[in-house]
Amino acid sequence: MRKQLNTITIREVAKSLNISVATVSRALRDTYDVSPATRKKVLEKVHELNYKPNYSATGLAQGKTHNIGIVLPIVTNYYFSTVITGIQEIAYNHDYNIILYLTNDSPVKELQILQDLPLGSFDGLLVSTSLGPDAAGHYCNIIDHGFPIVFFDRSVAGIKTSRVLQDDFNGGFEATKHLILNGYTSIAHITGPPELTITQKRLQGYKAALAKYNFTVNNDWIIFSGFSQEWGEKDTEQLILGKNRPDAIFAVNDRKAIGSMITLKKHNIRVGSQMGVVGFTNDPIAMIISPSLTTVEEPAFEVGKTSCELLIKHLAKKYFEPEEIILHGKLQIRESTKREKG
Amino acid sequence: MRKQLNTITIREVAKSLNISVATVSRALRDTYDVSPATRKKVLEKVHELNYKPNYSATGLAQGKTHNIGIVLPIVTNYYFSTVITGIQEIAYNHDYNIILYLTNDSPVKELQILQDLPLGSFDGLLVSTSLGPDAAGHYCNIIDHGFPIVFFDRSVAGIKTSRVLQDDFNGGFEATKHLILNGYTSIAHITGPPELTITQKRLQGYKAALAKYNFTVNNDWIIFSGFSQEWGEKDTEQLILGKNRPDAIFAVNDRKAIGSMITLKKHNIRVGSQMGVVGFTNDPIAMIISPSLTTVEEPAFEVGKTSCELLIKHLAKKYFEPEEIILHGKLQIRESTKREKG
DNA sequence: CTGTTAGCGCCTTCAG
DNA sequence: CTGAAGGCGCTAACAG
Repeated sequence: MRKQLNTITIREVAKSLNISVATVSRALRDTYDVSPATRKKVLEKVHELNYKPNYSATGLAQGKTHNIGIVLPIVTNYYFSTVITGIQEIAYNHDYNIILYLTNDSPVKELQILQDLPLGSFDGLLVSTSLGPDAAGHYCNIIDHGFPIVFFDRSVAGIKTSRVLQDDFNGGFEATKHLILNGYTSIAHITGPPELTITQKRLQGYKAALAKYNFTVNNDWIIFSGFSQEWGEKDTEQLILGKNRPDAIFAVNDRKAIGSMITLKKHNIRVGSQMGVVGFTNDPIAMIISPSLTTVEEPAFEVGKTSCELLIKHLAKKYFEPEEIILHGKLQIRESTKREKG
Repeated sequence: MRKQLNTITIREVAKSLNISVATVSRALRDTYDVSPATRKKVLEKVHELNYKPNYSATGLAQGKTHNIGIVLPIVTNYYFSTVITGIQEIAYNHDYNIILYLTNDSPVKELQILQDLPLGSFDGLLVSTSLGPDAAGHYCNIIDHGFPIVFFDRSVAGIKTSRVLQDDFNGGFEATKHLILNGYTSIAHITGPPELTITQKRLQGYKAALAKYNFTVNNDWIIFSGFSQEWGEKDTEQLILGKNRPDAIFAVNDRKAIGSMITLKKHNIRVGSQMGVVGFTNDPIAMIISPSLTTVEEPAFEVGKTSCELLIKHLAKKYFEPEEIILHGKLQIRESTKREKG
């Protein structure tokens, strides 16, 4: 029952102006008719008293919490932290608070969070999922109640809702094509869990590029695992110890690509000349690491901004028409895919 | 006026059990006397109906919002994103929501955020500041009203409040001492804005180590600027183009140290043998970059957990007794401070 | 254009 | 141990 002394309410403002709280309330929003004179008085007084609205109260009164929940795997990487920065910027400018829930890339944790989520405390949700399509129902329940969700980056397939995605198919295609055109002939793909859309799309792009240039798909060269650097290391270990060693690796993201490079170095396999490596994200580390990493850029900041804008747009209406927005990135060509020593 | 159909309230629960809402409310918290039988009934019904409390309502009723505000410079680096992960974990386990405000490391933006902050919407604040001591007043106002703030990492000096810090002095001391013991004789320090405590403490450690080993402080070798990699590059440029080039650089953080290394490489100065480099943080990139970076570890995750725990402890009481907690990290010795070619 | 009134969902005295 | 009633700060009809 802590009470801030700082508890200037609308009533204080009204009293000191000898008007009703309703008038103050109206003056503060510009939805109703208030005389310009009183509005001016109110605004000045509000400023003078340093009045701040109590979101719990407005939330109760108008069923609008000013809160946007964000459910995402982790924040400790370039991609997601940049997305959040984009989200935060838009949210802040629109007087929304963003509330973070981290699933730690664990489906179990994500389900638990969804289960516990006090939906009444949010106006909408921004989510990047770790769940496969079999878990679609959990999100459907929420959406069917008219609660707006915008998925970003990693979405659940088969749900009628809004999404902001990268062009994963095309990214996978371009990455693989680039390797082929640079003369690599046996290209492996180390990727994420098979049930995720993002995994599937990038894989499809990879396969499409192989097909286009008349390479056959070798399933031993496609490894599904997790998204972390450690998995990148393990997957690469498996590839180079296998009987049929590829000469290039397309990793589903930069973290795994970095893991690859670390393992390759450990085995004295020269990145680029002996083994091409391509990542996905364009994490700044791609430029710092040596050799520098060729990678498909992802417009992380834009993804954040766009998804938040879309959600806020939905929030303004009673019912929302799902939209799907696909943002494009460009292949950044660097040293890790140079066959000749530069 | 969007209303979730999912609007199971305490009243629904009460009605379907033929008891009063007051009883349900009491059963849900264990503060009042309720018969074990009714409590059990209530809990079961709550589960069955999937009732979730409305934080706006509880917030209004008990002046407790379940929200913790976090004000910090950026999230797009290892340190802060890891701190947030720590904070989130504790907050989640205690049913607190965390709400992010990013200052972008800009004092102007931070002041604006503080100014606009709807304090009534938070139970407490976790902050890592970009402001110098002259801005202490802004935080004092808040704290004097009994509003609990815990500073982490970067605190404002001269305020009576809680802090969770790293041992910056000692870190600076150990880093510099390590360089000296490895035979470097002219050690520069590239650091942050001079008005920040974190800058001052690390600088003091640096100076103390120099003094202890009878080196004189050369002010040309101390450069104050920003915390980013770009500043690291610029500062290093300035150092190596100066008339009196040092043979080692202690950077206030890893990002600047990386910037240093990039500039050194560009100028064909060998990191380690020709120029020692030490960072501060132990960003994972320190192990990935080549040569690997010697750095003072910061217990980022612990800092996050500890500050959140401390804040929640404060929240439980009516008045809080400020506490200062200092966490320790260890120097991680790697290649960037090896004089001889390894 | 402005005041009065009721109520959002929940908590907390106060009776019983 | 439980129910009734008032109120947290604000908004939204409804009068006037």
